[in-house]
Amino acid sequence: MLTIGTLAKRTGTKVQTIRYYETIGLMPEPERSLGGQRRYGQAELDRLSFVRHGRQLGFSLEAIRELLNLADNPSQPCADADSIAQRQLKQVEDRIARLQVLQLELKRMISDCTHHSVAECRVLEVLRDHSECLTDHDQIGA
Amino acid sequence: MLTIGTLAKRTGTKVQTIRYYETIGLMPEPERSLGGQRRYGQAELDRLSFVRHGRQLGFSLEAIRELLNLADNPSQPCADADSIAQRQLKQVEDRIARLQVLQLELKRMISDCTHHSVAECRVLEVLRDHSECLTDHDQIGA
DNA sequence: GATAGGACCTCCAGCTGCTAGAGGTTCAAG
DNA sequence: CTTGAACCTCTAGCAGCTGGAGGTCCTATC
Repeated sequence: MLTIGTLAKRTGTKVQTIRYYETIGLMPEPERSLGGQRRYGQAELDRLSFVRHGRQLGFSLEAIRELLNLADNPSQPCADADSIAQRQLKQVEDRIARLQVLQLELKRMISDCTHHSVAECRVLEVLRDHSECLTDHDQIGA
Repeated sequence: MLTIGTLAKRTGTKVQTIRYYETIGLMPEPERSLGGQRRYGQAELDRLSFVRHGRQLGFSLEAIRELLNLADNPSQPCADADSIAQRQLKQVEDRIARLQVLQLELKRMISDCTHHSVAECRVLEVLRDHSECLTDHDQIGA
């Protein structure tokens, strides 16, 4: 029987986060000690590892919830799991593409900076003047 | 004199977002019409464009706040602006690197999937088994 | 058996960067 | 003068946690 602290250490999760996963129903309500403290077993350790690994791969908690449902019903076709992963891959690729544009623009900004005074600073100039924008990365966010 | 709606359209910002920027002190409190509606001028349009452009480049609102302060004091050396941009570039490059690892792992996951049943699905298997992890992308998040 | 102090408990607030809705007012065109 | 779009304030919510307050439990050592 593992305490929540041990579970946290083993999975690289914060204690609070585990309790948070419980409140949103991603982790089950575990057994309790006589004094009311949470006690976990192997199943919970596995489940939490799955969740954490999914998060590291950038899956949303909702996507992970779906994947956990699939994992709980192993006789179904795996096309669903596949399509969740595909969706995720596409998002990752989009993000990479957008970040690469930013990278280029930031580099250009920095290398052009004359290092004299703010008045002639390329960094601020580029931000001021939208027309110098390289491309159409017009969405903001993740 | 521009209404908030016009300002919103011109900068590709939502009206609510402009008001939000005002509450957090990123945009100034503008003049008002007799009836109490916000009226903006060129200065505010420029400032908001600066903010939006910064956001598109992935700067946090805090970083943008710093950059705006710099822009307001143009006689200072621009090293500060430069270092903010450098910091941003580094973050962008880190994110790209981590996303590329994920991309690889997701691709591997998907291509290995036998498409039979969930029981033999690589996608779920990979998530279950942390040891198959390629690398040390052990932080979560943007 | 007592005690110390670390780990646990619940509950609530806050973070970033918005976004949406309710319920009401103002503005400008016809 | 009416209509209806655009504006106003205020509040609450999203993801995905994180931190703190104030209190209880557990276990190792004396």
